[in-house]
Amino acid sequence: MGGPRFEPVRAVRAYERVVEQIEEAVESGALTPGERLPSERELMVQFSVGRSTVREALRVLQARGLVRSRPGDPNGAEVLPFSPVVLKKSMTTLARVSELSLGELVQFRMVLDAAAVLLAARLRTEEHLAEMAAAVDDMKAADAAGFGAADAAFHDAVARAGGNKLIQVCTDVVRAVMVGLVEDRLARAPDREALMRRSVAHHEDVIAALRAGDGPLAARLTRQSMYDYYAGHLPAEERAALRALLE
Amino acid sequence: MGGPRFEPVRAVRAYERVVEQIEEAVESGALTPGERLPSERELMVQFSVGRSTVREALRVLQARGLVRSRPGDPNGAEVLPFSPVVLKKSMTTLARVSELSLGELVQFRMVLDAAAVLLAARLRTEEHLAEMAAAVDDMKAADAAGFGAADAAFHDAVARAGGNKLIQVCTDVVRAVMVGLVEDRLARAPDREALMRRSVAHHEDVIAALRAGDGPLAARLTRQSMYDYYAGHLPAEERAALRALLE
DNA sequence: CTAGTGCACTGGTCTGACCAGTAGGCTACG
DNA sequence: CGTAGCCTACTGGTCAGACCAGTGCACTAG
Repeated sequence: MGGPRFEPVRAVRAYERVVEQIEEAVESGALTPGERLPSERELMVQFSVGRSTVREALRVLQARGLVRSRPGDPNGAEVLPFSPVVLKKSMTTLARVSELSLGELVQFRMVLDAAAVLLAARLRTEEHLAEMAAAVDDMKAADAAGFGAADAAFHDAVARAGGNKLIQVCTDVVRAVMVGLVEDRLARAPDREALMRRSVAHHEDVIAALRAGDGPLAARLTRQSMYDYYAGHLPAEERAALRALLE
Repeated sequence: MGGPRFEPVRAVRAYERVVEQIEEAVESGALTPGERLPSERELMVQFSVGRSTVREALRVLQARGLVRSRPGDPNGAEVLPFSPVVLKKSMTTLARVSELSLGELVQFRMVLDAAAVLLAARLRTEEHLAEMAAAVDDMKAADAAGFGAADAAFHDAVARAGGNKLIQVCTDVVRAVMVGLVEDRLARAPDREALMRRSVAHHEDVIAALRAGDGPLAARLTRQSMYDYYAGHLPAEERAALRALLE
């Protein structure tokens, strides 16, 4: 128990070494989005590995959203800018295998969107407010399909105004997951028209509160709006859990 | 604009078809964690593809955290239970390439942990409270290394008590990312001892509030505790953004 | 009955080959 | 001289076959 503490050596596979090096280059900024990797045949020379190893490494990098390759492209794989699709993917998986309930998702957004709006009350600019107003106008004019997109634009503007990129990405991801889970149910809701009108009114109230700089009010409105919109699709006990957030 | 809207056909590669089928089997529950996939040579027969195609598909599934394969294992790849490592990975990438500041991460946790504690005030059981108390005891007794682990255990107990798995996972992930970013800086902090003692005291206050069922108080304490612990490592303007959450 | 050995299989890697597709230069035609 | 079309030299996607080191299990020798 006193000797040197040897760490268990895990067999590190060749393709992992390749992944590490390229990943490091991308995340450190040595490779910027839009740049191209060398071709697979060139990479196998540089790394001194077989092409299958290079290809498996590229598959992993592609699965992580760092790189994209296109057949026939005379340049190599393209370095991508960060996009939350991988986050969305893994969160969708979480939702499916961990059986996340719709209630948990709504609860999560009630928390995060309220926080975003609270921060936005301090940091919002006129441009942000204009974006939100434009999104609400779109919501009024839109059909059922466009409504969700306009709503997403509104909340994205709020999140950007709040200034926290992590909150912005997370709310966006969770909204996408929710849409994937319940869009059909929402579309068939008998009171959909009324819900949409009510939602629009709530959003306008939020804008007014933001303009007035009243963060707590805007946060309350946001939570209430979210609750009203989804409560009808939730079992009673989940509704109760959500009401815990409504003060 | 009136004709049939043809969708652009994306060339779907063979390995993607393999990924889809296996992924569907896992997420639908047809394959449960612990079960084994057939061997690669068996899969290439079942899917009528070459082994490299099978292997690339497995690499993708492995990158998504759904399976794991071990050399020499007479059984095939193992189906894994969901774990947030993939979420952690992509969020770490987000932090690096999007240059998430420490302040944004702290802010995020202030929001989510406060929400968790608010929910926990309603749903906590005696077992949960006992776990939290045990974690705080560990924090008192622990050295610098163990402190973080005990703190994590405390917050995990709170998050579980809150009953929202998504909040639980996200706080856990963000904490891990933060640790990766600032653990060295925290370890070298001159007032580390004092911070730790203060943190312990705050945690005990949170437990008391939870026992009393006072959610709003517990939430305030949580936000304050988080702020006090990290504020010293933040530039002034980020500190100001955090104070916006302290009422 | 146990300790030890071997075998049959696994995943990891490499080589070499072929295909379909792309981009860009080249050619031939207008 | 300009341009339309072809040609070639690449690309990534896929397959086949081979070898290696490692594993688990059945079998065997003690």
